[in-house]
Formats: sequence, C-alpha cells, structure tokens
Amino acid sequence: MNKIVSRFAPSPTGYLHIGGARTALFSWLLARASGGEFRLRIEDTDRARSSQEATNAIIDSMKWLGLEHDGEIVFQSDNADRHNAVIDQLIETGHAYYCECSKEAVDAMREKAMKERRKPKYDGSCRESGLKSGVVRFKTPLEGTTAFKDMVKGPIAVENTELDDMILRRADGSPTYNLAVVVDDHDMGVNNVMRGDDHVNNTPRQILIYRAMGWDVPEFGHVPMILGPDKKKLSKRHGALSVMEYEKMGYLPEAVTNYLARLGWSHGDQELFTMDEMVELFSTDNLGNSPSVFDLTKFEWVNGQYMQRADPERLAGMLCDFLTREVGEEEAKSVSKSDFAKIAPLLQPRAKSIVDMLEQSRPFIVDAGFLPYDEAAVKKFLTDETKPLLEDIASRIEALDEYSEQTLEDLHRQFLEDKDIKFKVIAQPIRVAIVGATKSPGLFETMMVLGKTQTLARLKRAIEL
RNA sequence: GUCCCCAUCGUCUAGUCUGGUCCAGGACGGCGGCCUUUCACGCCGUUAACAGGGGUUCAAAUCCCCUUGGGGACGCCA
Repeated sequence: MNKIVSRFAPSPTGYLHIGGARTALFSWLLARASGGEFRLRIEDTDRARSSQEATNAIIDSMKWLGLEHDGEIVFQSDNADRHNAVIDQLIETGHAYYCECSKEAVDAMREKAMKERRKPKYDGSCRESGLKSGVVRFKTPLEGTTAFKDMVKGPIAVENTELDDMILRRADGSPTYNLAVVVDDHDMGVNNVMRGDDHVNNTPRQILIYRAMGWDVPEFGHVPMILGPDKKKLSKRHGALSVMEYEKMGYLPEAVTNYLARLGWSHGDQELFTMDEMVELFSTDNLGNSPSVFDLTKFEWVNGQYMQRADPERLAGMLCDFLTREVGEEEAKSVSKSDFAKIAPLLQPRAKSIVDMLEQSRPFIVDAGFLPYDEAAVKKFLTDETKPLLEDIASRIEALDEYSEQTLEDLHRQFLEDKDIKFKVIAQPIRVAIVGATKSPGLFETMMVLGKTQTLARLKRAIEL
C-alpha cells in the first residue's frame, strides 16, 4: 500500500472543540502509525462565517495537543480557480450541467417530494436542457448504488436515486463544499479521510465526483460523535468546551489526547497511553462505531494519573504561568519556579489539575503572617492542651543544628517519648498550625518545603491564635 | 416523511468479523475494607450490562429477520 496521507480539515467558524480534536487525533494517529503524512487544511470557503481568529485558535489547539501537521497549511479559499476548472471539466465531460431553477422552485420540489413520502431532492428538470448559465449541478447517475467500505463502520451502500443532483458551483460562481473537498483532497494526495459521522451522507456524492474525474477514491472513516452527560450532542451548555478551555482549566495535553483516544478507540484493557504508544498501537480496526459520552470524572482521573507521572520541573513552570495569569506578573514574582519545583512533588498525588495544584500550594507560598486558618480546625486542634506541646516542639526545632527530614523525625520521636504520648495527639495540631488546615501532605516533608524559618513562624503564630 | 448509521455494567470499553474457553473481562464512579500523621495516592474486595422478540445451530453477546429506542443527513453551510 502507498504511504498514507491523511488530513484534518476544519472550517474556521469557531474554536476547535473536543469532538473535532478527537477526529484530528485519529487522523493524525492514522498517518503517524504508518509513517505517513498528516496535512491540515482550513475550509474557509464560507467567508461570512470564517474568521482569522478561529483559524488561529484551531492552529493553537492543534499545537497544544501535539498534533503536528506536515507541509504547509492549505487554505481552501486559495483554490477557487482550480475548483472552477474542475467544474468546467465536469461540464465538458457531461458529468455536470447548468440549472436555472430558482431556489423557491427547488424548495417547492423538495416539499412536494416530502409530502409524497419520498426523499426531498431536486428533480433534475434542467438535466438535459443544455442551458449555458446558472448554477452547475452534478449529473448523478440515475441507477445503481454507490458503496464504500468505511474504516470504522464497515460497508455502506446508498442507492444513487437517493442522491440528488448537488450543486457544484453557486450562482455567484463559487464552488461548493462537496466539490471543493474532493478536489483539494485529490490535489493534496490525501488517500485516507477521517471525519465526523455527520459526513457519511456526503461520502457517496463525493465518490461519484472522484469517479467522474477518473481519480482514485480514498479510504473513508467516519468516527461517531461525542455526547454530553445527557446523551445529547455535546454543546456549550454541558461543557463542550474548546480545547483551549481545557488548557485554561489546568489539564495536561497528553491527558486530553489519552482520554479522547479512549473515547472510541481501545487496545484491550489498556487505559493509559503515551502519544508514542498510541502511534505504535493505533489501528482503525479498534475504533468503535457507536457514539460515546464524555465523562468528566474519568477524564479527571486520567489527568490525575498524568499529574502524578509528570516531571516536577514542568509542573513548576506551569504553576508559575498559571499564577501569573491569575495575579499578574508583579505579584507572581514573589514565588519562584524553584519554589514550585519543591512543592509539586508533594502535591502530585493529590492534585487533579494544575489549577487544583496551584490552589493546594497556597499554604506553601504565602508568608506565615498571611496564612489563612480554617476556623473550625483551629478551634478543634489548637487548644489549651495542645498549644504548650506546640510551643515545646517549636523550641526544639529552633535548637536544631541540622534541619532535615531525618532530624525532624528524630526530634518528634524523642518528643513523643519524653511526653509519653502518641503521634496522633500532636499530628493534627501541628498540621493546622503550619498549613492552616486539616489536610496536607506529610508533616515532615511539608516542614522541609516550608523551611525552618517559615515552620517556626507558623508554629509561633498558631500558638498566639 | 425518506435515506444512512448505531445499540454490552451509570459511564468508557473488551469480547462480535473467525459462534463454544463469557452464568460476559477491564477501567472510571459508587459501596466496603486495608495502609496511615490528615487528605490524597496505592492496594484488596464488592456493585452493575449482552434493548425486546423471533429464527439458524448440538451451541449465539457473537450469524439472519423484525420491533423498539437513539443519532445523523436530506442547503446555492461546511
């Protein structure tokens, strides 16, 4: 088989949302898995609805997800002349014809057909009229069936009588989608087309154009759509967010691609895949053919898995960026990346996202004087009984020559022995004293990250509360 | 209305092509427990599904038909 050339061809009418991202991912995987090429084409022929902003957003999203494309980005609108040349050729070869029926007349035909329980379509009245102007329509064969083997759905066949004589060139001279995709895909050498489910119906029409032009018909694969929790088509309402929204919420790109891949694709019982693994294991044979629900809970689990495995340095960098975004450059300066690099490992098993991690790192990055305390926790643990104990511990820490996790542990063990009490008695009071809350990473590792000065300052402040 | 597609635990799915090893496996979630200095993580256990009905067959989640339910398309949008 020749080298696979696949593509992703979004229309820049909005942001790239997760459904589109998954299609792009599968298409990318298809190419990469076989050492083929993955092209990107922007279908911007609907000039009224297309925008540069959306184009940029799509490109940024692809980049963030790591779906690098090969070659130059093709803008469909640049190819109008070529599209028209093909249309002219189709007319010359008798595969297309001019039609002057008004929009209203065609609407009436459709309505009539619908009433007669037939499929609504143009009736072909201008087919043999030999007109020389008007829109150009494709002369769909009157009989036979058009069939293809879908890479994900299997064999699909449609009676040609079901298809109507689609318009190839509009009254204003511009080519339509069905014509443009075929020409562009052919010109770009695309031989594997992965796209959304909603295009299955277009496929037979497009195949007919390929045949009329005598071109090789590519392989098609239609991936089912992604549903919201209510099993309805994903929409803004239930968080059909754009890919970049996920970035803003602090999710990792590899978690997004992993989760998206598992939505509709599988490799036995495996849940976690690096991009490299996916490239290695991907096959359209394992693509599912039924729609799936986007489950945020499971996605968060996947993200959590990647948070745990991530390099603390990278996390630290992200934490800095997020902090800057939140409080501005000036404020964010007070915390360095190396501070975050020390904090991150403690929070990695506990944070579901970068935003979550930043939130949890709050007690670590504020000065003792500004540490917020959970009132209920203070009331419960910083009592007249525990405060003297904390005071004792504070003075012992102060006297420490070498401040390390080991010496801290030894110090506490000795303290417990001296007082003849269990660690449980002082654990929560210490915790509340140094982080202001009842939850935190391990006490000694927390003290280490905090440093001797901050630890003591917090202990002292807690005693005063 | 017409055509096309889809249908396994609440969710994502394995198994379906090449019927038997599936009284259906894994994961998320839920529940219970262990670990433990809290919270997580981790570990162990548990919960829960072949949409319904007909066939074919010694044998069907797997093959065929029908029904039901869901989705998509039917544009001088892409």
